[in-house]
Amino acid sequence: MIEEDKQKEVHKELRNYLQMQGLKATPERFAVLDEVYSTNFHFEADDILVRMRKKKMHVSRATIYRTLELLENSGLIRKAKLGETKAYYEHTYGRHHHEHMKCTQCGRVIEFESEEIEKLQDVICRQYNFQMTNHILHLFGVCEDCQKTTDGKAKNNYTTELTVK
Amino acid sequence: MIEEDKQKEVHKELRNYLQMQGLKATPERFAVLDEVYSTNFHFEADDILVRMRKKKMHVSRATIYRTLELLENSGLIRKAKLGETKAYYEHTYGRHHHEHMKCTQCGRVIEFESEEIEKLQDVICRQYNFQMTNHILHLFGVCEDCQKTTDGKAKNNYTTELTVK
DNA sequence: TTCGGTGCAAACTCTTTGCACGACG
DNA sequence: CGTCGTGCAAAGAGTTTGCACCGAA
Repeated sequence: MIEEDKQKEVHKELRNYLQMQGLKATPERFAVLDEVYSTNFHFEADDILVRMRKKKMHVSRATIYRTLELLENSGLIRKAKLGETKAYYEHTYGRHHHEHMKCTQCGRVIEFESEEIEKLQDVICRQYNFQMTNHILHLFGVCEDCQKTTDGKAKNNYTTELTVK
Repeated sequence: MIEEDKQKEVHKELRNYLQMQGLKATPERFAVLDEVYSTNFHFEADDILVRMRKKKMHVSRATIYRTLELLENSGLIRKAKLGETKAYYEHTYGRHHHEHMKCTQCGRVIEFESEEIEKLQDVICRQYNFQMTNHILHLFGVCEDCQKTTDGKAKNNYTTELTVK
């Protein structure tokens, strides 16, 4: 469950953004926002739908897609494709930018940060006079656990959601 | 047009791979390979289809998708999504690994290399005992040209194919 | 001769859109 | 009350798949 003060902060940010853009503050938008911020995991559009359905909250799939786009524009979430067709998201409030390491065997996603890499990116952008707004770094390979097993596949199949800090 | 000696080399690589895997060497597979290696640009599955149709070569869309997957497994091409839904590919033979900088205004893609970043990635992988097989680094932002124009959009609309070294 | 490969069309998955109705400002 | 947002269902885009036929080994 999302902590109350964080929820308030995030609501305020969205409210400001909507006002600034002349958009309406609808219950659906805040409901999606709350759901997005209820975990620290990566999620996809459909996860939000499923989680909301479980709580008997009715927001259509279309609205979820539209709201996720809005939240991305507002900077409250970030899109991060992990090589698949689907889009993955993660929220940004109170989190550093981080990179992803994905195990191609078990699907596990490990997050890591690297100031040094970020600095080097800035240097490169200056060289090309490129105004960077976002970046994605994904490393693909085989995780520690999967290397240990005989068939090269860890027992725990993480699919997509586990995030290790 | 693809240089003859390079073409021979690449054919040999594919032939070896097919033999090793017990797969068949079909004309379709080599035709797709040649098309893939006929430019140094990023391309998507449909580009290959269109280019082959222009040359009156008949390979079905299904076979192109299946062959691209095969070529990826063989290591002759690399998949590199640039934030969109579609998959982009680029061939690898005789090219260093490089990263991408994508302009969100005009779609231009700039390639760059950074040994320092690659070294840092290796360090991180060692820390996590992660066996990296591939990586993708994409920087998103506004390119030099687009920053100059009043509407923030360069005249030349590159869509997806131009690659600058 | 025998599987694996191909072409075709249909199916699938994820995402976007048109339209009529509803509700925020 | 006007307009923007929503829900629904249908359309789109990209990719995958089932099946019958074909051809490399």
